[in-house]
This record gives sequence, structure tokens and C-alpha cells, in this order.
Amino acid sequence: LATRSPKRHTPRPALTRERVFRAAMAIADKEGLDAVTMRRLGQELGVEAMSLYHHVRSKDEILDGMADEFVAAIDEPAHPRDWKAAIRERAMAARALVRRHKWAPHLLASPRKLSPRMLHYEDWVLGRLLEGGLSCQMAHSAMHLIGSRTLGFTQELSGVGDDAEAAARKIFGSIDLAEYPAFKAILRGGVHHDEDLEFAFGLDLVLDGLERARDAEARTT
Amino acid sequence: LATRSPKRHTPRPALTRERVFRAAMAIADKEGLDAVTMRRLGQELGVEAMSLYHHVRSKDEILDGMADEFVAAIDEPAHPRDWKAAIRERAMAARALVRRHKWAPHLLASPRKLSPRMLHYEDWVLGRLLEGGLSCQMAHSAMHLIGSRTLGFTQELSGVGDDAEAAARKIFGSIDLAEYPAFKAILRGGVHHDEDLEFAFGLDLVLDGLERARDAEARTT
DNA sequence: ACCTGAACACCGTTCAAGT
DNA sequence: ACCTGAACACCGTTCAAGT
Repeated sequence: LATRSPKRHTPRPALTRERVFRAAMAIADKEGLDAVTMRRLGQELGVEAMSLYHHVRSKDEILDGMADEFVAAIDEPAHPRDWKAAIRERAMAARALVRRHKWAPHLLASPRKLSPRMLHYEDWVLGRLLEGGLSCQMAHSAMHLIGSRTLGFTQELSGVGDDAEAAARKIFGSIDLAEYPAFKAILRGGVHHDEDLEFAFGLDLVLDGLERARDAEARTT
Repeated sequence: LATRSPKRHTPRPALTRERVFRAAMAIADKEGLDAVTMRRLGQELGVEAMSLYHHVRSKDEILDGMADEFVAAIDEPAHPRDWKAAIRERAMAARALVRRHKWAPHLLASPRKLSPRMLHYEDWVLGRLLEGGLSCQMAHSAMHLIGSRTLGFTQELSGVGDDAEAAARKIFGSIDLAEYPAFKAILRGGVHHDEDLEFAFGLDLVLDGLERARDAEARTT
């Protein structure tokens, strides 16, 4: 009919999962993660809070979506010199992103659901480490160590805890390993997942590195 | 009078801040941090939720108290061989505690209020690093690096952000430096607080350490 | 198919009232 | 001084009803 409300002539873009995630990220950037509520999010999108449930199953799904979008934005370096430069450049890119999205480490530290994009990111790091000639076992420990350094969380600490081996099996039982070549390679290599050993490995690596840095500094001064 | 209720003969211990904190820790251990609500906490202590407000100002104060109690429980090593062993042993103690209190890194990552006990802990680490002969600047970076490794959070990431220098000044303006000798020493040494530089320092230390570990492994096999 | 209003069972917190 | 009941302004989520 001709008497349609004028609003209908400039229809707002249809609500999609991605638009919900992006709106949530914008709110969290400006006002913090606590400000991301269903009602506030609806307001930001010009819709009632309840409408959101047609696109996402729950608020947790929105938080997972935010984490996923964040990880997807960590650019791969274009022409890294070698494996160390590759990891270094991407870590710096991640850090630059974290400065804009301070809530990201918080969300990534306790994922409700395993994010495929997060797995791809970790698979990429693992790939560079293997390329650098690290053994499967060492590459595995190194991946955790770099992850904690880069994104500000320690997966093994916030992890599922007691039976890490079983948890890892469950995770990799539910995904398609063909999409994650580096994970596939180290699983075939038969890494064992000992959290205490990994922790000590990372700690000693840091302490020994500090001692060397001290000596290097003493030599140049 | 003789007609007192029988309950009065076995009076429950008086409610104190510490008892509130410990009850909160017990709930978080068993059911997770989300289960710690004022009503649930009151129930655990045999009291109405509202009574808690006579002992703590707010729920945030309870969360801070939990973090504080946690840090206080990280034992100092008795007879460490040297500075590296000292830091290593205490880090392992912290890690063992984290396994029991999985919520701790989460709380320590975003403290609402600076915990004196956390400062004492960091001051102790800093003291061992200076004892080990690290320069003020390097010891400062190292403290952050070890903190992130040990407790599973990256202070500089979750930190106040843009003007770290001003934030640091504000923190150390409000406390008594006499209680924190190592902090006092590095402040006198004139460290500058550049978060990007610190991040790169830690990252390169880890990457170089991995390269060395790879070469060491290759040599022994 | 998509959106909504009213409602439910929870939060943290305030405040006047009880002992 | 210490505890309480009722209430307020918020949450996430459900569900029957609208278009």
C-alpha cells in the first residue's frame, strides 16, 4: 500500500550473525565487555533484545563469535624472512589488535567452544615451528609458550585440567584433521601432552634466556 | 535465660572478612567463579546475603580478597640454590596452587584494586632478578615476562593501556615504597615503561631460546 | 520468517526495620 | 552492633502472540 511507514524506504540491513558479532565488538571496545548485554546489543542494532535469539543460540555464542572474529583479523605476514620472522611478525600483529580489543585475551582464555579460526591460527604457528626444524614434542610445547606470550593467556592453566590427554583426543576426534596439517603431523609424531613438563620447559627457557641476555648486556658495556 | 535456643550453645564463628573470602574460594573451587554469588555465599556461611555487606563493601571486594588470599599462599622457597632456582621453585609453587584454584589467573588478570600481597610477590621476583645481576631495565621486563608465564596472564595486555607511564606513577605514588625495596631500587634506577619494547623483548627471548633448544636437541641425537 | 511484549528466575545492592 | 525482609533495577532466556 502507499501508506507505508517512511522507515520502510530505508530498510536497515538484515540482521546476521556477523553483524551481531561486530556490534558486540564495538560495544566492548568502547564500554568494556560487561556492557555487552542482550538488551544493549539490541539497542545498538535497532532491534529488541529478543530478536537476537533468531540468529544466535545464546549470549555465549556471541562471545565465541567475537573471539572468532578477532582471531580472523590477525593477518598472516606477507613475506617473512624465515620461521622466526614469520612468528614474530604475526605476534606483533596480534598484539596491535589486542590494543584495540582489550577484551580479546579475556575471551580467548576461556573459550566455551573451540574456534576453528583459533585452531587455524595455532596450526599456522605450529607449521612455522616444524618448518624451523623443531621436533614434534618441542614444537608442541613452543606453540603453547608462544600462545601465552602473544595473546596473554595460558591455555594449559585455564585448560580442562586433570586429564589433558583425554581432552586433546576429544578435541581432535571432533575435527577434520585434513584442515590442520601441522596438528596432523605432530599427532602422527606421537607427542605426549604433559602440562607440568611443558610449564617447566617454558619457565627454564625464559630463565636461561634471561641469564644469557644479562651476560650479553655485560659484555657490551 | 534458661530457655535460650539450643543453637546458641554452639555459636557459629563470627563472620569475618577472611571467612567470607575463604568460603568464596571454596565455592569457586567446587563450582566455578560464576557460582560465587552473594546469595550462595550467604547460604554457605549460614547467613542471609545482605549480612555480608556488614563485612565487605561490595562483591568486587570479595573477588579482590580471593585474589589476595591466593597470592599469600604462594610459599617462598626455603633454601634456593641461586636466583634462578629461587624464581623457578616459587613459580612451580604458584602453578601447583593454580591447579587447585583454577579461577585465580582470571581474577589476577583484571584486578579491581592493587593487592599489596601481589606487589610483595612481584617485589620478591624483582629482588631475585636484581640479585642475579640483571640491569634495572632488564629486570623490569623480566618481571613482566615471568609474571605472565607463572600466573597465566599478561599484565601489560590487560593493563591500563595507553599511558602506562602515568599509570605506573599513580600506582607507586599511592603506596609506601619502603615496603617494596626492589621496586624502589628500579625506580631509582630510572626504568622507562615501554610496553611494545617489553613485548618484543619477551618474544625474541622466547624465539631465540627455542632456536637454541632446537640446536641443543639436534646435537644430542 | 522474522520480530515483539510480557513474564520468569535470577543477579548485586539499598534501606528501613528488627534484635 | 549485627542481622534481616522486602524492594529496586538490572540480567539471560522462554514463549505465546503479532506481522
